[in-house]
Amino acid sequence: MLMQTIRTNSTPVPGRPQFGTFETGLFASAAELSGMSLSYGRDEEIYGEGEDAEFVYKVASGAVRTYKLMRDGRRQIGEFHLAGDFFGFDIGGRHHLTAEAVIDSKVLVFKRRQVEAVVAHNLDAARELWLMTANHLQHAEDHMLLLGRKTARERLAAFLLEMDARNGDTGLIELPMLRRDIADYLGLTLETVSRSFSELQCEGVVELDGARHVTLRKRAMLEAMGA
Amino acid sequence: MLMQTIRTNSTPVPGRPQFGTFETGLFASAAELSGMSLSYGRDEEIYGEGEDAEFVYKVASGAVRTYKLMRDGRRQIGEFHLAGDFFGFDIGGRHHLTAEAVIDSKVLVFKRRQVEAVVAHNLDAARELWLMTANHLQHAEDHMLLLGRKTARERLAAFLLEMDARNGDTGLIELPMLRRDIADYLGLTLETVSRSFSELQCEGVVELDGARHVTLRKRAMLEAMGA
DNA sequence: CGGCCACTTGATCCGACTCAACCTGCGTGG
DNA sequence: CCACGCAGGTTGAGTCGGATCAAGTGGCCG
Repeated sequence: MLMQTIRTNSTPVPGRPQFGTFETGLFASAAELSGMSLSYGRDEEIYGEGEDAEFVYKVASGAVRTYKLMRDGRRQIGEFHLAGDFFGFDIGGRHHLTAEAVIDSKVLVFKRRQVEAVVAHNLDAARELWLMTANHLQHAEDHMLLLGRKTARERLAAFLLEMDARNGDTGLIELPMLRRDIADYLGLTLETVSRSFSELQCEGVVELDGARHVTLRKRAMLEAMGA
Repeated sequence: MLMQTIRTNSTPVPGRPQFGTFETGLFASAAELSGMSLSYGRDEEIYGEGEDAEFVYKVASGAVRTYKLMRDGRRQIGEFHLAGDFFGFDIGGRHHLTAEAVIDSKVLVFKRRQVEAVVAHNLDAARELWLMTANHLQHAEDHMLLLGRKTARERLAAFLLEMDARNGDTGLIELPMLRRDIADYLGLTLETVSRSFSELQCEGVVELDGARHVTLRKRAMLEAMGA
């Protein structure tokens, strides 16, 4: 299940497996945990909704989207996972979303059973795990407000601020994902995302240098829209 | 805007505080935890977004909504909490949503510090807490798909199935909340909710007996829409 | 240089929102 | 016990934001 979609444009199992750990802070008390590093090509599936959750993951480099799909193809991306983020901690031993690499990515893979074993006897690790899940929940709560109640411009503004915040609030954003991904994250169509980008640029709120590189020019205006 | 609706027809602090516990299953290993029972009248606030999270709660009877509010009044209800549900476990010591009684409700209140103390030395309790949060996250993931990608009819269908599932899949639903609450939960307007109810009724999918009592007539049809 | 994929832009459409009128059931007081 | 008031709900007419359908454009890679 993990490897079924291995594509020829990637190296799912690198020649020399590298090892990583749950490092500083997260599961620091569980240094015995180590994971193999795997590579996934763009759009390659890491795991699918409904599959056995044998592993949990940490993004080493690149970007991962987790989403739900409807039978007719409608897709809702729940979260983007960037370098340093964990994902795949679903309950009940089954994944409830599908995970795919947005761009070529390296991911650390940990045996779920090992993680559970650690959490089952290590209070600090258990707390870390809870905090991680609680943070995802908080993100989801904010995102529900966005999806249920915000306009297209407000959604894009919030998205740009979120991406910027993840990059240290530099005002310089390099988007790893395509318009379609942004659209499926924000509950819009790609055309509407594109139009909203154009609008913000016309108003001098952001500056686009190609489709992927964004510079925030009027952060206050974005923040006024986002909330 | 938030407080304006506090009404005088309620008894926030009852004359004789009762005591309850985290009972069977949940925090079973932490029998020392006990909470005072409080009563809240309809639309009464239990806690506000941004407030110190001094307590955590369990619904004894009634129904509670937790929601986020925008400055201009747009509201997104994240979840309805019914009898037996816990709520208010926000991280960082602050509540990230507002909680209000949907109807007159009784709620068990627990000191957050006590809960944290238990969780900090009891692995079973820690696991329970994580599971609880992970379940909320799973609900939020489903709800993001609904809010981002589903039509009005599909949203209402999913809502009715969710409410029915909470009542043991009897097909008989007594809704505690008003159209406005349903709308703010589903990311719609109350008019659209009302219209969708009427449509489903015309098609014989549901039967309405007053606005609050719903009987599911064609569950398969609802399920086909909901997913 | 050619081709394609991603993106942008334009024209039209449609589902849900808005605004407004009208029901309906229930509690209350005369 | 009835009439009134009103909160909540339904229904209708018209509007609008974002979706859809359809060209075009741009940039990158081969």
